[in-house]
Parts: sequence; C-alpha cells; structure tokens
Amino acid sequence: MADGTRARQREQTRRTLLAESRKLFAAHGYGAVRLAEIVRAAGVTKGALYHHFDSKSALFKAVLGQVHEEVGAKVAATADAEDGPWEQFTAGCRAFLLASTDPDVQQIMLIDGPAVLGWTLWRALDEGASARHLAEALGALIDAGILDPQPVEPLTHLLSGAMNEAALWLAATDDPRALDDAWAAFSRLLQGLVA
Amino acid sequence: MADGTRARQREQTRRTLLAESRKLFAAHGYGAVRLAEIVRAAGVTKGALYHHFDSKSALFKAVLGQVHEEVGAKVAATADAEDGPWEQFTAGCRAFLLASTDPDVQQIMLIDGPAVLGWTLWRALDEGASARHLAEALGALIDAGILDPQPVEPLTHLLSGAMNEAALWLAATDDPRALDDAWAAFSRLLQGLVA
DNA sequence: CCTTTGACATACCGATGGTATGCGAAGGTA
DNA sequence: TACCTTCGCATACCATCGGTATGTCAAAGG
Repeated sequence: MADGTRARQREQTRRTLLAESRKLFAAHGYGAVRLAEIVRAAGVTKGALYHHFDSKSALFKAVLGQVHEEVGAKVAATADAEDGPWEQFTAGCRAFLLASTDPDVQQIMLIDGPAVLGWTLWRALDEGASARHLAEALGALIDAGILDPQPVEPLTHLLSGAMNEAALWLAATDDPRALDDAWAAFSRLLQGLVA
Repeated sequence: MADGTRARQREQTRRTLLAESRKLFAAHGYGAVRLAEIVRAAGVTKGALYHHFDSKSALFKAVLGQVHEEVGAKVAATADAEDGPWEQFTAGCRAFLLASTDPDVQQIMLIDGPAVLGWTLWRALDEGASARHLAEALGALIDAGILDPQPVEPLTHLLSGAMNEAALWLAATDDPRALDDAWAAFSRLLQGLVA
C-alpha cells in the first residue's frame, strides 16, 4: 500500500545527512570534513549522499540554507515582538548578534559560506534570509522620519558586516563583558544615524 | 665564486611563485586553484614549490602576508599624511576602504583568508597589519577627548567588519555612486562616536 | 680538483571527490 | 497474487590532487 514509506524514509535519510554534516562542518570547517566522515556519521553510504545532493558544496549549500533560515526566523520573531520601528530595528540587530554567536552560525555562515559558495551567491542567500529584514527595518526608520533619507543598501552592508565581525570576535574572546561592550559600541554607532 | 648566484636564483623563484599564485588565488579562489597550475605558471615544478613552502596553505599564508603588508602600508601612509587624530582616523578608514576594493584583496584577504587559515590565525595576521592602525587611531581619539572613553577592541572589530563588508559590496555593484554613498553612511556612523 | 651543499626536477603514493552500475523493496496494475 | 516499474540506496570503481621520497647537477668552499 502507498502508505508513504518511501517518502518518509527518503526524508529521514536527507535530514540525517543534513544534521550530521552540519555538525561536522561547524566543528571542523568545510575543507577539513571528508565525505566518508559524513556518511559514516549518518549511517549511510556515498550513494545515498549523491542521491540527495549533487556535490559536497551542494550539501554545504543546503546546510547553509538551514542556518540562514534559523537566524532569519529568530531575528524576525524578536523584531516583530517589539512596537515601533526603532525598537524593532534595535531588537532585531541584537537578536542577530546573539544568533551569530552560535558556533554553527560562525563557521558555516560567516567563515566558510563566502569561501565555499563565492561571495556573490552567499550574499544572495543572506539577502533572502537575514539581511532583508535589516534593509526593511532601515527603510521603515526612514519612512518614519527617524533616519534621514539615504540609500539603504550601503548602510545595510555596513551594519551587517559590523555585526558579523563583532560576533566572530565575541566567540574568540572570553571576557564576560564583551557582549555588553560590543552592544554599547554598536548602539553608539547607530546614534550617528538618527536625524 | 661566491657572487650570490644561489641566493639570487632562490629569491627569484620564490618571488615568481608568490606572484603567480597570488594572481591565481585572486582570480579563481584558493579551492579552485591546483598546484599544477601554479608551478606551470611559474615555470617550475612541484619540487621547487615544496622546497620553498611547506604546503598549499602555507603558500597562501605567505601571499596573504604580502597583501596584508601592502594594505597596512597604504593605510599608514595615508593616515600619517594628515594632521590631527580625527583627520588621521578618517583618512585611514577611507584608505582602507579604497585598498579593500582591489580584487586581490577581496578574494585573498577577505573571502579565503578566514576560511583557509581559520578565523583566529587570520585575525592575528590582520591585527599585525591593518587592524592595529585602527585600534591605535581609536586610542588616540579617546586620549584627545574626541571620543568618550570606551573599550577600543569591540569598536575596532565593528568598524573593521563594516568596512570589509562594504568593500565586498562595492566590488559587486556597478553603481558609480556606491563608493560615495558608502562613505557617507560610514561617516554618519562615526558621528555617533564623538563625545 | 674534489667534496659538499642546496636548489631544484622526477617519479611516485594515498586519499578524496565524484561516477557507473547493481540490487532489493515499495508501489502501481491486471 | 503475480508481474513489472520505479526509486532509494549500496557497491565497486575511477581520476585527480596534495604531498613525499629520491635523484641530479651546478654553485660554494677548502
């Protein structure tokens, strides 16, 4: 009977491959992870891997897609919980900074992403997930008259890059006040934008 | 006769390897460049390459060192030509942004660097070259009372990351006003820092 | 000269990403 | 139920690439 055994099994294998490869990519970096490790961790063979993904980089791209989605969802949820464009904007930035502290996000999204897929494709993926929210928030601030009218795109990249690098630094330092210091500095920068 | 033929030849080979590999790394990215291409372009064999460098990543590290030095020198020279800490600071930032527009710098320093060598080592190399100037300039601004006293390190990373990402975006866009827009936005951010 | 040293070239190896093919069970059809 | 098709995956295999071990010949040195 067509009870969907095939589809369920297929989906199960795909999820396992994604989950295990994500762990390995995050822990050791894309270049240091061998396909043999991934399929061993997932309990399948290379045949299964290549049945689901075209290449090692395509598998990585799928993993990166997951990470992007998760970060984007967190940012959107946090921002939507606030009232007023400025509060939504700052809350979203803080949520992004916090989300980017996760080691998986660090290695996969910030370090390997641009190098493995190329900066252009990485940018496009990021655009569809987190950077879009940032651009929208900035646009809302300008519409509300809180920010002077100005091109949104360069500002988006400046702030996005600042938060990315700050997150990487936060992960590398062990100063417990680092997060507060970084957020304070970032807030000061944002103050320069208000009309 | 010991006229230094050996030393000159050795240095010549090393320089050629660095120059040719730099071209290839910049053009195609670290992962897409084969050692066979490099040695062919340099007119030598793999024996020569491994006589001068321990591994492919060691060769890349040497190339990255060159790029870092060049960028750091440009930033320092531009900043030193100005008078007053604020002028030195902004001139240095602008010089860095311009220098980072070069495709070699983009691919080697900003994209592949962290992924190939790991973010920690990359950070250390960057610290010795360009980021150090930024931190010193910020310290001078605080000493001069232009900026409020605050931890310099997080601010360094925020600004460095902002400029890195902005530079990558500048290279990907074809809007001729992009550079001016980006600099205007960056200047606004800096305004938030002044006391 | 004769020996040593060093800057390579040559030949080779193991590992790894990727492919071609085989197979057994799920799912449709009569 | 018998049969055929499809599909999800395993097995076997290949080509390439980073890395190494060894050979070679000219410069350096006494």
